[in-house]
Amino acid sequence: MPLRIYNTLTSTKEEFKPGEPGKVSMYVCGVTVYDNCHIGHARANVAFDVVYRYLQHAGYEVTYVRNYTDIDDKIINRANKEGVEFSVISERYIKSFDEDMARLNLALPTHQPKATEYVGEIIALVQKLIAKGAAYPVDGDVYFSVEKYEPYLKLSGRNLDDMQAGARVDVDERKQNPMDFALWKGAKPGEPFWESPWGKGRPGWHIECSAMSMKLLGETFDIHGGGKDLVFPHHENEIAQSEAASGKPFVRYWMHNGFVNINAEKMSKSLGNFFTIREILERYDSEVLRFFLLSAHYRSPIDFSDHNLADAEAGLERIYSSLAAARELMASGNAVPAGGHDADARAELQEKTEALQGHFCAAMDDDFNTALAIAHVFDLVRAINRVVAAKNVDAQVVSLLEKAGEEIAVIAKVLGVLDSVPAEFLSRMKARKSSDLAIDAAEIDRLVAERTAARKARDFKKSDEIRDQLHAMGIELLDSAAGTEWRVK
RNA sequence: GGCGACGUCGCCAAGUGGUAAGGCAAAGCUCUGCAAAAGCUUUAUUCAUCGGUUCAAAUCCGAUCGUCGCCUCCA
Repeated sequence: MPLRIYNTLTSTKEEFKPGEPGKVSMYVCGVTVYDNCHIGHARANVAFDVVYRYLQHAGYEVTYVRNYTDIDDKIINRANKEGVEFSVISERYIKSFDEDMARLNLALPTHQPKATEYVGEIIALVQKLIAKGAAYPVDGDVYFSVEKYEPYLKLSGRNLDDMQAGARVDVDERKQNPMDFALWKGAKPGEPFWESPWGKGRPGWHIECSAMSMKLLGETFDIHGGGKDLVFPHHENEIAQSEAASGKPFVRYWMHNGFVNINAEKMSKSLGNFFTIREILERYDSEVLRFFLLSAHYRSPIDFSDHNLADAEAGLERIYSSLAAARELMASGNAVPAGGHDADARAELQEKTEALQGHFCAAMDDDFNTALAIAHVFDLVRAINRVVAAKNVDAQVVSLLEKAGEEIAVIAKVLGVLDSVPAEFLSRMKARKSSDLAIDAAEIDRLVAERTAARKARDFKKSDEIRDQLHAMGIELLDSAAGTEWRVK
């Protein structure tokens, strides 16, 4: 089955055909580095990380470019507020972004260009647009003339007249059309600047992406991604600039991820209802966050809440518990003779294992349906659990469980979750949960030992009292043949 | 006002013409001194509402209600 991608340009799912067979060129709008990233940034970057990984998994040679916008009004404002150079701000938050992305297990893109490193290309592009009559300089600024690019607004499906009728922006009299946008901004006193044919200034917001993508990927490339909120004006303007300059189609497939919501409302800096990635990672494991983000389709809105994160955590634990139990059973050796009464479970496990990659690829081929892909993993988990529950170890069971584990590992590599050692993930969760307890581990161990002694003496009244006491503090006791373990509820 | 998206079990969430995936929660069972944990099993004749098209619709069309997004910086 061929890969199909939802293309914002046509509002339909289309079969994916790269410009050059076997190769994919892809550009994703990164962040403006003026503050720590929030969960919305995490979602966008995780979504396209999975696109990147899956394309590679599907056999493509992928060139993936993700930029840093490191010069911008917000960066300058913050620098002024702190009384430092703008580069101090941009470098600080580039580092912060890189750390966050690493914690979320993102693969490194092929190129991570910075706008400030492409000022030469940007100036050349602006000159080309002026030469073609698509742009005009005014008082040290340069504007793109939207009327000179006839298909303007083809991505967002609007028309210029309606836009202007509802425009909430102040009209700048120097613009030929109120919708014209800045390619180059003249520097005000005290602002950082680069020399240009129009005087001292800096790039406008949109032009950098055109300059960097065309330099690194060519004038036409395969995939351009970003959040839904970038459709207008950012991507619309990128198309206008790029196509007016090159005379060629800019991008084949436009992909846009949905928002992260808080109580059904968009999470954003301007609304102030956002959580940074760092804040969330203090409370949840990074793998849990990533798993949560992949549990919905990338174009759907996803509601961020403690409840939903806890659900995701429980789901991930279910998978890892199953994997850990399977490993434990395999490690226990072939001590238990085959009974044969679990033949159905074995057959099911074999069937699900063999079907997994096919199901996974079908889900991912359908516009990267990670939610469905994960559901298939859960299907296999149930089959594993059935076999493990039979506790009937022989060579066939070991081989089946090994194979199932290998198949999950292949998927884990694409999704960037489930690639921890099961026992390590589980103990990570335990450590995280026990870190904010009112009682320390040694004290718990002492009480557990006391209870074990009481149980041995068949003093169940006392042993139950200890259990209730620990329970009241949020500690759960797990009795088994091997002894008593505890964990945090 | 213009453009667009969405409304599927208590919660999360796939499914976009062929008769409702998966997870969480819940219930029953196994296990247990009893529990807990874990595992297994079960859980939507129905997809916001009302009409229409079709042999067949959650899926297509129309209307209504509700929620949200873009139109200003935003992933």
